[in-house]
Amino acid sequence: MESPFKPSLLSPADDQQQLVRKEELPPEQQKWSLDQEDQEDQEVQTQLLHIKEEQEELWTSQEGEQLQGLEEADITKFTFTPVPKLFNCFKCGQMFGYKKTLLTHMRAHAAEKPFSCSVCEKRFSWSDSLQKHMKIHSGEKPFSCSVCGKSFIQKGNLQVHMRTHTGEKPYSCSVCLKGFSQRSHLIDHMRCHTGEKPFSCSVCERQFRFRGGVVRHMKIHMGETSHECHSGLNSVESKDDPVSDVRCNPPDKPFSCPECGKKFTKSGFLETHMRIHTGEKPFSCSVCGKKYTRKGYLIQHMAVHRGEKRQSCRICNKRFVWHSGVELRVMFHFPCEIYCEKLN
DNA sequence: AAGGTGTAGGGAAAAGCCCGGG
DNA sequence: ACCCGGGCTTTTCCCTACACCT
Ligand SMILES: [Zn+2]
Ligand SMILES: [Zn+2]
Ligand SMILES: [Zn+2]
Ligand SMILES: [Zn+2]
Ligand SMILES: [Zn+2]
Repeated sequence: MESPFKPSLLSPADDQQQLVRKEELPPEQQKWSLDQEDQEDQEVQTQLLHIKEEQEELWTSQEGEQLQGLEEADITKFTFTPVPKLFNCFKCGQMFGYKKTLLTHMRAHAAEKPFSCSVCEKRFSWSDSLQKHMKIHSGEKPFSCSVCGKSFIQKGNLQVHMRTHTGEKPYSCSVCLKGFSQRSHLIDHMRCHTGEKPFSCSVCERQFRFRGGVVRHMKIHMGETSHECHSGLNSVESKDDPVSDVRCNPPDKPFSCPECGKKFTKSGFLETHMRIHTGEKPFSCSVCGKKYTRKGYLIQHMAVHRGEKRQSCRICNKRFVWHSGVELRVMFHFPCEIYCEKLN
């Protein structure tokens, strides 16, 4: 059962902080990032792009790399009324319903990341991005906090940081009124209330809860479908009672930290907490030696050495917290579950 | 009581991108 | 691609606290 209410990011209340500053969200705003798996070594071959005026051709295959990861059971078949015109970026495969939108998008990779770092060879689409990047190498951090002295490379990041001192929480949930200091945190939060579908297909406007839902969905616009998916796992997403979780009456917390006074319900929590003060990191990686305060972090870290750079579902790109070392294949299946549910 | 496991909340780094001025 | 800088937004990641279960 779906929840009776439909929380929305855009609250009708006038005093609500505006999440969207401009009048409308252009379709390309919800772009789904292709294959962020290997941004580093993704060597994008430079080709000149020439968008012919009035070019309205459908895409010619080439779906191979960007849809990598969808190979097996997880593609769902269903028919859908075709959308008349597709404007397709031949660079990244993203599709648009209007030529204008595509042209706007094209600016993003006009001449394929022309700026490259002389130190690490990383490439950037924008000169300003490179400028900022260079500060990483130079160590320059021009913006420092007047309260705690912490320094930042980017001014905007300092501004966000300041909210931790001021307590400013410009983004608040229209359902529970909880405030958030960062917009993305509110967006994350909303999904825990219920059925938000913030990602929409740029071609047909169909909406999806996860970014990856759009990725998969795009296959139908390419005339490519495949078989259905069933599996017996319960949807992790279905929280039976999404709102009941508002934290009220805190439990007794007999264990308090001698350093900072923070209180905890269990001695084990205090013990873990104390590592913050002592700097103790008992869990170290046998491969690279990196140390962690908690076992879960180490487990999470080990994925890097298994060659799994991305710690999120390759179908939906949802990031998974796998402190607890859940098996990859389990995680990779759960979004499929949701997806299949949605379809019928 | 203790410890494992999964999730929400929050602090950031880095990059994307728009815009206005020279 | 004019080039640069300011500024805001987005993406991604990391860590902490805690509820729930065994
Ligand atoms: Zn599946
Ligand atoms: Zn593109
Ligand atoms: Zn570099
Ligand atoms: Zn500070
Ligand atoms: Zn809420």
